[in-house]
Amino acid sequence: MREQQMLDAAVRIFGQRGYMAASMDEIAELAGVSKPLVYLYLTSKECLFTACIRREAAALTAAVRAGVRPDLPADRQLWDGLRAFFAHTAEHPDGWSVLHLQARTHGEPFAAEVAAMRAEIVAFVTRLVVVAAREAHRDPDLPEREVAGIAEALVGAAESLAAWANATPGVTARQSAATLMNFAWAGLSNLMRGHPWAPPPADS
Amino acid sequence: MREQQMLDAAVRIFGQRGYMAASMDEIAELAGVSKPLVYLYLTSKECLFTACIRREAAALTAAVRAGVRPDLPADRQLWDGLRAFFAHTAEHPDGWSVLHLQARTHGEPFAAEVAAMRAEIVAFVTRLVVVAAREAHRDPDLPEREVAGIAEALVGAAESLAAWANATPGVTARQSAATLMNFAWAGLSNLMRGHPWAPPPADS
Amino acid sequence: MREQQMLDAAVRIFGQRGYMAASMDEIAELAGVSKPLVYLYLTSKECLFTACIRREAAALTAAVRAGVRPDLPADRQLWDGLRAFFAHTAEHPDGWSVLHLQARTHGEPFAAEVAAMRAEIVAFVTRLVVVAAREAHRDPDLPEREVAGIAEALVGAAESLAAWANATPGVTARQSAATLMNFAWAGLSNLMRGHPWAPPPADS
Amino acid sequence: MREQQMLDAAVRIFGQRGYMAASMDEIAELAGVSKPLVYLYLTSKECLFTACIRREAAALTAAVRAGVRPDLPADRQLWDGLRAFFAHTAEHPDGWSVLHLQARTHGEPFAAEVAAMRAEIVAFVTRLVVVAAREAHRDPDLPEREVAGIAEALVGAAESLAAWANATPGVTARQSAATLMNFAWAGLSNLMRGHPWAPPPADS
DNA sequence: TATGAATGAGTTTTCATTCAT
DNA sequence: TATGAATGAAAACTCATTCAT
Repeated sequence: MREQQMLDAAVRIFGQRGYMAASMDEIAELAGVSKPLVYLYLTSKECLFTACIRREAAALTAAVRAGVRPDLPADRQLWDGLRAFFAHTAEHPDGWSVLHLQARTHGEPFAAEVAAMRAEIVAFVTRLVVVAAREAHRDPDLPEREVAGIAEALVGAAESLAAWANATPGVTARQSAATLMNFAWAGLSNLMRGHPWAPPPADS
Repeated sequence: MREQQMLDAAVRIFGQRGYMAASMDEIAELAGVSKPLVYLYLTSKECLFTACIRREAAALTAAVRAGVRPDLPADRQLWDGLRAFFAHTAEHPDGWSVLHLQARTHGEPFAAEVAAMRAEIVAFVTRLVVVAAREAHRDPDLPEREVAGIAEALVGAAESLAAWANATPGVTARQSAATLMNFAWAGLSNLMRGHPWAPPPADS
Repeated sequence: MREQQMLDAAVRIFGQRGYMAASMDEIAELAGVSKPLVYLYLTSKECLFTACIRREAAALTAAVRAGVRPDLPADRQLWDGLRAFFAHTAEHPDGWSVLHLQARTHGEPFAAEVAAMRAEIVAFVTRLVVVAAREAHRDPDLPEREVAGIAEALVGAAESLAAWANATPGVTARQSAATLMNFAWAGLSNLMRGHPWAPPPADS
Repeated sequence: MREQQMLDAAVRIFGQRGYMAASMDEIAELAGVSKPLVYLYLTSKECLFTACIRREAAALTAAVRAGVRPDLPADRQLWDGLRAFFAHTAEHPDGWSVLHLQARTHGEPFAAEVAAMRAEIVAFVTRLVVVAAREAHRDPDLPEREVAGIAEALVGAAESLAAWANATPGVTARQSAATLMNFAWAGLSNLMRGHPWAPPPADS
């Protein structure tokens, strides 16, 4: 459809130039249509950007979802999800730039949009952590906020690794995923087993 | 000095509006001076932004450095550094926005500036990981890229947690640091002990 | 066409205010269009000015060329050319100001543009002088630089007379041309006949 | 005196950059004084420019006057005056640029200033033409406007030659003067002898 | 007398956005 | 449905000019 061409062009331009530096002229030209048509379909620059964010967010979550089989064990689900995530971000650098950099850098309306997607992923990871605890025959007596923080950290680590892998030639999605699993899962399982890291007394 | 007022205002505006959306008019007004004066002291919007990045980067690394005592064990150093990091970013949200979001989103000259600071921090963490391995009586037979990836992930996790903590009321720097230590350090020590997470065979 | 309106306005403003003192605002207003439209058609102030210079130079040379019949004797050609020149500059004082004053006063790119036109005219006059010498059965044993200097002086005299005539009410193109022919042609023919003015000895 | 330094600097900057492109900052810096001092002595940019014009005009007329001895024959006076004129303009290119280009390009107040000087020179030349006619035992039955036009043309030719000589390396003041004398004087004397160039009938 | 510090007003230029067709 | 033509509003930057000392 005509609209998809426009979104393709917009994601490319937004991802490369940034939201503000991107010009509607350039987007229309790259899409091969006239500017008024872009406005007819997508109303305004803000709407167009929002549409880009939504589409790319949907594509990313779909890719991750498609990579995961919910009947497998939690660590395997995490491993599969991470590989799907790293593979997708590597294949769609402009889309990833829109989600990870541009959307968060230009004010509430956009940041909220991407925060929704992020929340979904964090929730998925949180569920995995809880399931893992159950699989380890341990009730998650970790306070909810602690689990949330952990999931947040894990997702943040994944996002950083994605950016790093995109910028470092020769790093594959598989390697990124393995690094993160190594780093994170072992820590998590330690946690599950009741060996948390003990902070020194508060006064220091 | 007058220049500091201007930088204060600029960090605030850049941090909230973003680099491109920030107008020199607004910055000058917030600083309580006239626009030409801003140009007299700071030459151009680019220079002003670069000066902001440098000042905030220096402040952040100084804060972390001041929080760490190099004669203590590696885990204690990491704990102290993280607390200092989370405390500083919580106290200077605009500065953190400039460094973490704005500087990375607006082209090489700025990204390079912040990449230098980040590299310094990643190197610090990498050193801690290696020292930790030594303290655990284990030679770091982890390949160099693996260590780099881990440090990258850890720093990324910290950055994400900082943003999350800034946006989630009631999360203290201490809690963020504890979450991350729990999450990361245990995983690391597992790794040190030679119990990496084993990925499933490649075909799957 | 719309572009012509803009050039008309630009020539008028540039001619009266000067290149630097002319503001794009004023030009757009006089042209009855919005400023962005001027930029759409003519790209920048420099381009606009260059376009003015080219158009006026072309118009002037065309007017002179149209006034001259190459099959007539040299003096008649000069006479006709001068009349055409004075008539055109009198009818287009702003265009003449752009060519004679503004373009030469504002840096190489513009000066070069008008120098090309001037060179064409000087070449035309030079050719007439040589032809006149041949018609007078005299080989032009005048050194080349001498001829060039004479042509230069003649063109300069014409330019000055044009400005003077523009500023002195009641002086017609015909009168200006006659004055210059009287002044110049007689001197030239004297020269041809081998009666140059003899400078006093060098020491004085 | 301090004021002379400032005028020196101003003439240089105005001559090279042009009136509008010249900045008071640059002038003050080149003069080695502070900007407020320039304003103290010379009131405003316009006044400063006017002062430059006046000084350079006075210097040029003084140089020409000093080169001429009123007791010599008219052609000798013209010859001497021209040599002085070409020598002075060659030695003071910035001053000449101010008078010949800048002052005439930036509106009435300045153009009037230089027109006064020019009128003085034209009057001097006109007087020479009249004297020459008398010396040739011929009453100047040339109409006054004709004589004025001739003087105007002669001065214009001189100005053009000066610019040309300044831009053409290797042309000396003496050569320029000789070229112009050859070109003009012979024509003039022809005129005196009652052999004007006869224009073709008006209808053509 | 001399100046460091400061600014109001104006410049060119760009861009999201909309009619008229 | 599609667009060529047009613009209102704003941004970065500069400069002649003036206080306060």
